[in-house]
Amino acid sequence: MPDINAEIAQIFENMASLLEMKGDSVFKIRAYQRAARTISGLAFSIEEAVRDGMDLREIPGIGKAISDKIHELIQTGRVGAYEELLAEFPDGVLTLMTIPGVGPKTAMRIAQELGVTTIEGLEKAIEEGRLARLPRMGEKVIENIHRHIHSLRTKGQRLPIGPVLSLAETIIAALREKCPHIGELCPGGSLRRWEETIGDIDLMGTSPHPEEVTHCLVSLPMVQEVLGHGPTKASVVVYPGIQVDLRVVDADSFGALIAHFTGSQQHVIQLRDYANSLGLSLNEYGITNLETGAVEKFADEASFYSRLGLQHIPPELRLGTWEIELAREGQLPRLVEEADLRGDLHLHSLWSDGRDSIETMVEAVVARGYEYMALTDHSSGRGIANGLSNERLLEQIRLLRALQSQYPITILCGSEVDIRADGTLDYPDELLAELDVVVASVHSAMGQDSQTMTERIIRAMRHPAVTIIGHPSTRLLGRREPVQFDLEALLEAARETGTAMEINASPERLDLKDVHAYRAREMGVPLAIDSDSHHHNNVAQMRFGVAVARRAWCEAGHILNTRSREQFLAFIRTPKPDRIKVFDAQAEVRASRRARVTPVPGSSA
DNA sequence: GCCGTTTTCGGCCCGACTGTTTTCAGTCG
Repeated sequence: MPDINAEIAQIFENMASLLEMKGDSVFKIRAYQRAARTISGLAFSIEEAVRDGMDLREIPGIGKAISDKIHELIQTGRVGAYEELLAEFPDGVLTLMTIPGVGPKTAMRIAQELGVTTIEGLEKAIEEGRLARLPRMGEKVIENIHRHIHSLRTKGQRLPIGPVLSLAETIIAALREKCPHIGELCPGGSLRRWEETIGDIDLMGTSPHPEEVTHCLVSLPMVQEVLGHGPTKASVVVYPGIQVDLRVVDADSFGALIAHFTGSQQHVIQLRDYANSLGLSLNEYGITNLETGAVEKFADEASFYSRLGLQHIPPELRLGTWEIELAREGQLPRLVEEADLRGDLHLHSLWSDGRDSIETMVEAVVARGYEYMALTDHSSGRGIANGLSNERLLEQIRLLRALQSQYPITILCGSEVDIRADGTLDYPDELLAELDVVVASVHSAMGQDSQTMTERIIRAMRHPAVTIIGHPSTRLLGRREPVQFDLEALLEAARETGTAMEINASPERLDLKDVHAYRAREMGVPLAIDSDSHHHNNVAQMRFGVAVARRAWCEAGHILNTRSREQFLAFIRTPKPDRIKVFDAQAEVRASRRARVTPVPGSSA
């Protein structure tokens, strides 16, 4: 989610909380919450959309009043109505609500009746016994609040998807081993939507003996704490402090269950609104006919959506924006899939900082069924990564040309070349001209200001040898912040020079990230999904990169390495300014802005 | 505050769980 969207969403979420404290209309409160959550799910920057002249009322849940407030925020940096509302309450009352289990009502009572508006103050009030004097504040409630204050301090934030997915897969394997009766068992929630960070693991399963499965979960050795344990549902905390929620139903309800627990809250609410308009009511067990009371069950998700007259909506798109509208019209894009990829353009070997020989890496790529690959060891400037000197690069090129005859795949000579601080490249031009594929990446001087960094990367794009900009933001999820740059300027330059932008599939990077890739797609910039493998096992990382592209509403046509070998060779053999024409001509799907501007029926386009 | 293939007024998603209650409010997803 773009930062400005997060800011806007937070303001509306806060307004909803404050209105709830005031006892305002629940429907007004819901409207603000709905707007906040829809904005959180948008893949594009609201600020940019406003600059482009978009009418925000095209966004479901945003009408005149909320649209006006967004314009006010963008123009003045403030929202008057929010500030007036804030002024009616003690400072800091909203911070109490960051404690799980403390909602608007509780926060208000604590602030009003105890004069406490900080978490530290609340902790003190608990220890001094003042909280216990409030009505409906029993021992258990207070104990819960106290525990959650403690866990706020010790528990981590959301974790990057890579390790969480591995953990989920480990848990699934362990459950399957212990419980032979399990039928379906898979992740739901943000994990199934491939969000880049995950708050907790939702698992959905089927079994003729559900209680057996929930029992297996709570008795796994990795479980640190059991939060709840019933016959069809269990919640536990596993190492390293991540919550796992498991729901198990009969096989014939699985479609409704997984549909219910995959979409964002906003998606699910919209789905139910829509179902109501058809005279139907949805829950996690099936679809109820409101007139007759008859319940239909669905063993799989496709038949569930189909019963509602909808295309099957890919999990990555279930964020409550336009996906239901488009599914109704049969207009959902056919998102890129792993099977569409024909090549991997960013791989390392033992020659630089990879862990496997060139042969092992080639074989791993061959096993993926690809038609071409580029070996891209580091350039000389990466001393720490054992970067290749000019001589070693020439030697590697000779070796690769010789190896070619032994493999059924086109092996392209490449390099991941450092973009130096001034935007020049790390090899002389005549050496770069020998290469088929150049991935140019920033690995140093990451603290440059936005203008310097933007000019630096654009200078690299203007080099005739540069094919792809590697991991453009250089971020490491949860460990290193992205560099500063002007995304619009970079994407314009990429389009103008015919340079591809990488979606680096390493789960540590996911770079470009989804919203940046979304904008790149809109602007017609070629995107390359690369594994950036340093080990033969890493070639399987592609699934993370494909997920980023899917979250960016990309179809195969938007992705450079879905091109056939012949098409890709035609692309790289065309001199750069004209490459973009080749890319466009090869695209089965022209870059479109449909995902953003598709109007709801009846409104003007 | 938003919204409309009955509607510009009169509706507005659904269920589980918890703890504190003698019938339900608050919170969560």
